[in-house]
Amino acid sequence: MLKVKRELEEKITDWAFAQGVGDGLRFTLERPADKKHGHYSSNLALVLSKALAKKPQDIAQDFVNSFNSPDFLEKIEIAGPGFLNFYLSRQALANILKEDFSLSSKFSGKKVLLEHSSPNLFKPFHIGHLVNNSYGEALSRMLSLAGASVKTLAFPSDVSPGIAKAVWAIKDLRLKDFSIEDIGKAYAYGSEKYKTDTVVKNQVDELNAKIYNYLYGKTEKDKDIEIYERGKELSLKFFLKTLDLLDSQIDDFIFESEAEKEGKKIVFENSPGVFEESEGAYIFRGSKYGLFDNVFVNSAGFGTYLAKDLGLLKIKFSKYDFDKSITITDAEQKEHFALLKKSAELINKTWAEKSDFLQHGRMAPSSGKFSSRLGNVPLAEDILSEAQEAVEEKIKESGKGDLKNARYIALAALKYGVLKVSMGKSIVWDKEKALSFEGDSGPYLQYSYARARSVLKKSSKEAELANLSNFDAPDNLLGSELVFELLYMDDIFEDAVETLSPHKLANYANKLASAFNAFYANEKIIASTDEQFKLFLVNRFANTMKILLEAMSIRALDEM
RNA sequence: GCUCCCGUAGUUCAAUGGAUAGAACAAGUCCCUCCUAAGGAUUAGAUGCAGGUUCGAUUCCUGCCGGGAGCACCA
Repeated sequence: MLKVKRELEEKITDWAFAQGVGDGLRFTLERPADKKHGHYSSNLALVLSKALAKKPQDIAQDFVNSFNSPDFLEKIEIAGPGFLNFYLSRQALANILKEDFSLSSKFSGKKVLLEHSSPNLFKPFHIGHLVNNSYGEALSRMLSLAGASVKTLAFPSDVSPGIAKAVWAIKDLRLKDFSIEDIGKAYAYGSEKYKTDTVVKNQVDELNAKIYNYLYGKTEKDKDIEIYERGKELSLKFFLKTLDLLDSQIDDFIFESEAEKEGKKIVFENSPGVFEESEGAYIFRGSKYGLFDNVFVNSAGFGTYLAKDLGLLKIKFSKYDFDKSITITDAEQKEHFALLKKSAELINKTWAEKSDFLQHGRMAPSSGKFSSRLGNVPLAEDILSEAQEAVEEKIKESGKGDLKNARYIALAALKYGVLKVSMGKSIVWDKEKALSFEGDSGPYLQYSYARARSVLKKSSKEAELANLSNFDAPDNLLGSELVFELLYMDDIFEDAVETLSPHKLANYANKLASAFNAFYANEKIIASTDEQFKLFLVNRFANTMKILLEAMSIRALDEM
């Protein structure tokens, strides 16, 4: 009911201006926590108290007396310290419930470039990537539903000392026809050797340089490069397979090796100036801006992560046309991107202005932390298959449900588990919780949706619902929790998209499902009094939930 | 050490400076001859500590305590 809200906001503002309140007017018009407080509630009178030098209660009374109340309002009440509670009329409620969703936001019609799920080739896709992908995919779908044109991008790391370690190890272990699993083991082995053996360290460093040179076309292909290329190809294939498994899609790739070239060029072009030479490396003095100094091009002449990201920024702006570029990464990289953005701003202001770097929390066990050094990082595919097995077991036990849905239910549990937490906060990985499918969970949403679909199917009146003309709703149903929740879809959606907060959708979806399930338990629907209106509500719920699930990249299942 | 982020029921999470701090899991008690019990109903349980700003603070400010991250050639 976004339209109603906008109109009401305008009218209230007009009223306030008529009282002689100037520009600094700031009041809220929001959904009250309790539906007893009306459909919208405003703190206008409390806010104006000082400026008008009157008691909030008196201002509220003035408001009620002189407000030019629009048709859609039934009444306005004054409550508590001076809140204005607005109640919509029956007709207005009916209209809102019948309207199509207006999933608009400030991103409607805008072009967005969304970077997420960037893999480190030669390294496994682990739990952290799962978090990144869940947020990234959800944001991509939310923005698309809100009418933005979204292009998703991943930035695979295809050149780094870490990769050289893996290639060195594959060679050292004489692994022929190696698999993706072999690469994972080789990387661990190479990393260990690199730390303890200086001969190995030198060999790996040389190999790293060789890979760079090869990518620049300065070196011919040899046995090492063949290993590198095969590993890169296997890693990429594995990544694509994983994306597919996660029901996620990336439209385009830009590789670090490409970005490194561009980045280095930018650094040299701006040295001295933005960058300066120090101890054989090219650095950015972030400390001048309250940040920290760090290396963009190292003394061996290779661009670091910072130069690579700077190069990526340039490539983005020359290759694509967009209004906003959004990059989603781990919270660990917060300072890195602050530094990057500052340096970018000094080179090209629009680069910084049009780019947002969002961080999500890290996934951590309930005590300690995940680290590849400790070897306790759960892999994405293991988590998924474990979750899937748990679902399959449940389906077999109950004897109900289709096994082919198991994967989607498992995914729903994992994705929702991530999405319900607001993005900045670190997330605790609790296997028990992640594999439980009750209560505030993804499968609970899917289940509620399936129930609604099932009722609609059995009623065999689905077709009539689209043109429900006789909107004869009894008061108890019109005032129900379910109706109350259904009204706010547009409001919540707009807020979630504009603040790039998938968790707001997740929380709303849970409240909505909970209201539906209570309704379902209390009301007989088919062959009951008010059957038509009840079916209408069930249908409205199903349509709303379907969009919410889609926005979170969770499959809406007709049966489960 | 410096900088930044976070501390809400036993646990995992909500709450643009607003009304009685909401859920879920775990614990207790009910509800399947009825549209899917992956459900519903119900009991008990929380803002780290100390100040400050405000008509009003979980939210903003200061200090302390506790946890995490970043801080020069990894990404």
